[in-house]
Amino acid sequence: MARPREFDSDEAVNRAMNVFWAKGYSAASMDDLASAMGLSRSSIYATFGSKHDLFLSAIDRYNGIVTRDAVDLLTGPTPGRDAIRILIEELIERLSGPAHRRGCLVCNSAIELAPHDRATRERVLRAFTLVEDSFMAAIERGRKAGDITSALGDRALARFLVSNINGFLVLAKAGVPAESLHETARVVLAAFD
Amino acid sequence: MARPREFDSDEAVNRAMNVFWAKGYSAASMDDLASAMGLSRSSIYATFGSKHDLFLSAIDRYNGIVTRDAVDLLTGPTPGRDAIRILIEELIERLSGPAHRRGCLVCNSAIELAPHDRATRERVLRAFTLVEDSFMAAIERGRKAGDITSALGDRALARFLVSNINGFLVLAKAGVPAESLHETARVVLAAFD
DNA sequence: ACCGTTCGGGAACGATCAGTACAAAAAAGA
DNA sequence: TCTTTTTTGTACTGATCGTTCCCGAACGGT
Repeated sequence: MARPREFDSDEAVNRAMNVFWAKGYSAASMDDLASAMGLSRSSIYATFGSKHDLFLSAIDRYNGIVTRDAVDLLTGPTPGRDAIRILIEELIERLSGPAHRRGCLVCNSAIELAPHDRATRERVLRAFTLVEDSFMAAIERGRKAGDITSALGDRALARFLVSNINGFLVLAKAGVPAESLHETARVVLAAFD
Repeated sequence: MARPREFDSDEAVNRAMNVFWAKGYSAASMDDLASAMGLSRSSIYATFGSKHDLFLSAIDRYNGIVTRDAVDLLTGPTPGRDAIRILIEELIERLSGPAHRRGCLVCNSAIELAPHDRATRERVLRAFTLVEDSFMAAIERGRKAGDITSALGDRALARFLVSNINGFLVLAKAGVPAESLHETARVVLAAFD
């Protein structure tokens, strides 16, 4: 055997993920990525393949961390309706926080790449479906506990929530203030009465 | 006097608008724009300034044509609730049509440019506000006619609709089928009962 | 200590980017 | 027809893009 790798591959993907998240795919140059990852170009290409491959790894990582957090909350022990409300409110707060204007890597990629890039589109759709199913789980929990009484179907409500979350992400990126989004969130939650 | 311009400036902006709409700002090269507009680079720069200036002209044109269509429907004679329903359903159909996957230039720009480009952000916010106000007009018409009875505030409902439209645009770009969006639209419209 | 192998930094690749300089071409007024 | 003014196409600029190559450095096994 020979010289072992000097850097942590997982940590490198995390850093690449943050660059793509903040700048988008096209606007993130290999220079940006290399300096953020603390690696030279050759190490990146040897380890991850191409820029596009690295991007796909970054999306997978995002789904494993950020999307996963949402799934955990929605499928966890928190009462269904509370879980949905907390998720939305924390999302809005995060969008107004210090790392604001990054939005969501999945949503950003849906707009920038999904129409022209199949691999990205599949990952985006998978993330949407995963979140939709998690909303379903929370809604069903809420039904059983009696705090969700809407006459609308569970699947329709879950898809409705996914749509609204993406709406929030777009509006926040354009600079719509958090209070306005919270006001909209109240309308969204009213659909569950 | 001297040699007159050989091309129609308005038509040239329309063509540039379609390029930016389909490909986004970064991915649209001056070569793409020049060939779509049927002009040489020098004519473009002499007439419109820079690529960025041309993009702003394209957004303004978009707001004058596409956004304007929505505003006209919402503020016109069509009963309030019908206008809202028709707008959403036609949007979904258009997103599934032949020029699908382009989405909406304003929404696309909100994601790609708004966070880093003030001039774009202002135009995006202006468009959102304009549509929001048009929804307000339609909601008030619906209130008077009695076909909108929701206990929620008019402003909140209008913002809720803007959010959902953007959600639809993101989902459609990712390839979510029209039937799924129609199902979600029914949930959205249920908020007005 | 030496060999075999892998890694990593930097220089360089060709291609493409937005933008510009310039001169030929064309039209309006004389 | 000649002058003047503007347009337009082409060639070019320097910079930056993603990617590759190469070589010295670093390490594991013997």
